[in-house]
Amino acid sequence: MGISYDWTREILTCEPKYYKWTQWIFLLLYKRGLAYRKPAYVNWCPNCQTVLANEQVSDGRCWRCSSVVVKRKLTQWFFKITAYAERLLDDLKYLEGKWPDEVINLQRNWIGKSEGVRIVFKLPEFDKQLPVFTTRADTVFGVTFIAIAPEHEILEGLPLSEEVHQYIERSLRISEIERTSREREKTGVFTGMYAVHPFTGERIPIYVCDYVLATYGTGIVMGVPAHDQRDFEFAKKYGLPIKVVIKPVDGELSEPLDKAYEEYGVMVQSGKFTGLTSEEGISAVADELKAMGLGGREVQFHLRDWLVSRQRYWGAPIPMIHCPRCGVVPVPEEELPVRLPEVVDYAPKGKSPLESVPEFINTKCPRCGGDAKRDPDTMDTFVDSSWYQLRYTDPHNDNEIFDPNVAKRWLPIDQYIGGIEHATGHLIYFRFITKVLYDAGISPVSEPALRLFTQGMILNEDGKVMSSSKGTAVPVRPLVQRVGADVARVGVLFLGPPEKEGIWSERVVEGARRFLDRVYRIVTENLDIVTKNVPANDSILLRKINYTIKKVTEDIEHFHYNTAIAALMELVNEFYKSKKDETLGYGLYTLVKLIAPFAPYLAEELWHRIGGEGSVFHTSWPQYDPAKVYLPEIEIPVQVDGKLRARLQVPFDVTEDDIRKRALEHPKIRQHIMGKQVKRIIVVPKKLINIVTK
RNA sequence: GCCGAAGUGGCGGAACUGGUAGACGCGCCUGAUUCAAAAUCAGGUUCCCCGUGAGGGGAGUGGGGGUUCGACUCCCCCCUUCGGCACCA
Repeated sequence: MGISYDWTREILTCEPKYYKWTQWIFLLLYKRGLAYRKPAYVNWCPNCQTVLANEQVSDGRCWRCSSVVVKRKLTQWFFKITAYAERLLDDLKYLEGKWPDEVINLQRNWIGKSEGVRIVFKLPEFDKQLPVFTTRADTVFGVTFIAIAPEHEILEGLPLSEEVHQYIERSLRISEIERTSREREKTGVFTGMYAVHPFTGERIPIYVCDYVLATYGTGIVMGVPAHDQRDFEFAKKYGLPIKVVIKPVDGELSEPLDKAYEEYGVMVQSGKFTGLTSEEGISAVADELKAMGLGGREVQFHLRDWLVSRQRYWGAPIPMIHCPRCGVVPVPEEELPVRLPEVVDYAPKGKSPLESVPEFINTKCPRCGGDAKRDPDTMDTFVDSSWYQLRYTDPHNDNEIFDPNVAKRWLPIDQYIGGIEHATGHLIYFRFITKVLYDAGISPVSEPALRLFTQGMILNEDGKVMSSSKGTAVPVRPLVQRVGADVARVGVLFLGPPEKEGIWSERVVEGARRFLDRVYRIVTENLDIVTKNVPANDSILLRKINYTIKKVTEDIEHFHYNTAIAALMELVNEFYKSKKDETLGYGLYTLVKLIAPFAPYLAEELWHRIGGEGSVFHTSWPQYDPAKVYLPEIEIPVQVDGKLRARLQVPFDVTEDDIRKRALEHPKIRQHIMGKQVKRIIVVPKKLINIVTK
């Protein structure tokens, strides 16, 4: 397709000389308390036989193979991206207007900041506390039950009946899709225990409920059936009381409720808070809780920590050693890279392939020197690509991750291009790791890319995503062999705006081919007049040439390739109508340069045919005379009462009075305003004139 | 449910901060060239009505309102399609 890369800067993230530094970054995060290991219920793809990060599960399915993801309790490595949630959100302000709004929006939603209140319910018999997070602290007097997520670790320290154990087990077995399906009835089981309400001292029954997420907030929720639809449904099913504590500002609620009243209102039956509005109540309750030492204001994010362990062979080994005496010990920096062994059997078996390679897994503890084992997992490959922009600045440096002076010159990335599908995955990781490296004084910038452009996908003729494995792709090689790279390029670019998806059609090939043929013919048939000299005299054609230079230059800057090509087509159409003079000669010379980004092979060929030296890509881009861009005579539409009635040919610099006079004298206009009274005349310079009658 | 984007000829799509809607291309129609065809070249092509014709009139950017001399563009309501999130308390 004629794509130019600087191959001298090629990097391969799977080579030890690259992943050495990926491991180095892992150790850096570990040192900074941003890499940690914890047992958790994690996303497990049964087909890929590996765990997945939150961002890599969509609709409960694996991003790679679309299998339904299940939960597994495993001890895994996480990057504490949530510690950067606030900054990742805040710094989006530096990207506004430079990144697509859509991407900024997606990130904002994904990070999902939510301001609320932490409320602690005590469990005195067991000397435990049940903290909950709520955005509606004003409804705290309406709590009639407490709901704990089935996988919550606090349950492990509580005496649970057989029934509760069975319920928990059942909840964990069903898939995420099933469990979070809206249609499914909420279920739960009473634990037989009660918590103490912080304000009323009432005994509140504790349930384990599968509609509570363990990974959000505290994993425990206060149930307020009157003011939360989910709690309402649950209370109905289990016969729990529904206690109204908020009423509309200007009215009453008719009880019994048939659904939860979720709007803001005024607090009722709420002790000393009664009479406050919801807004007032939320902050009053928060203040009071803080004073009591039972909670206070809190911020929660939807963003979860980034699970980076993978049970795959491909990826950088996690540079950690498990020692029976010293625990988890980082591999000393000077021992990096921890190399992947040559493994015969890559097939996923539910545990890391590295685990069954004794010469890899068995090692010595760097601290005590005794027998120890390496971490068998590899890192998510998204870790590799979250810092590659830094390595590209200095790709062959064997002594350090990169030369900071060199990186300073290159970064941030002026223009980053990628698909929208990376909005909440790579593009968040990428920003996160860059910030961590910035904080550590390593990256010269805290935002990796100043401008982002997200290109749309080209769909096949059925409007489907192209997939070579499914055989629904239009293979590039045969296409290029048949029509040539230039035609293929112009065809795709002319399809439509590149940020939107486009449907591939054989038809676009026809237009592109015809256009490039016309370019070739007009240039080669007029080789004798081609000149690089700007003609001394002015002409309409010269202005058209200048206009096209301006248009194409600006369009390229804004990724409007389709309209840039359209402008070139117009120019070529003009050339075919022109007489063969030095202006055309200059136009053809200019055309060869303007067409080069779109049809590089043709441009290079024509450049030599017109006697150019070296490569057209080493010449300067055409310049235009701003004084000779617009036509000396322009057409001005004349409207009567907003309806187009005539067109006037006037000089470009016509005065307002003159144009007014000419319009009123025009026979067709006189016909239309005959018998009417002219109320106003609106003249928009160089645009139009509108005569308003009574 | 929440957040976001988009609806323009037969088709892909143009239209800058409100100012000639349909650039450019595909397709189609007519003509030239040709023994014929392909290719190429020239012209036409939003829809409806009147006119043999030059031409004239009307409607029109998903639907309905509004602001304005003037709306594809701005505001309100609705419909449809697509994308993201989705029991986030």
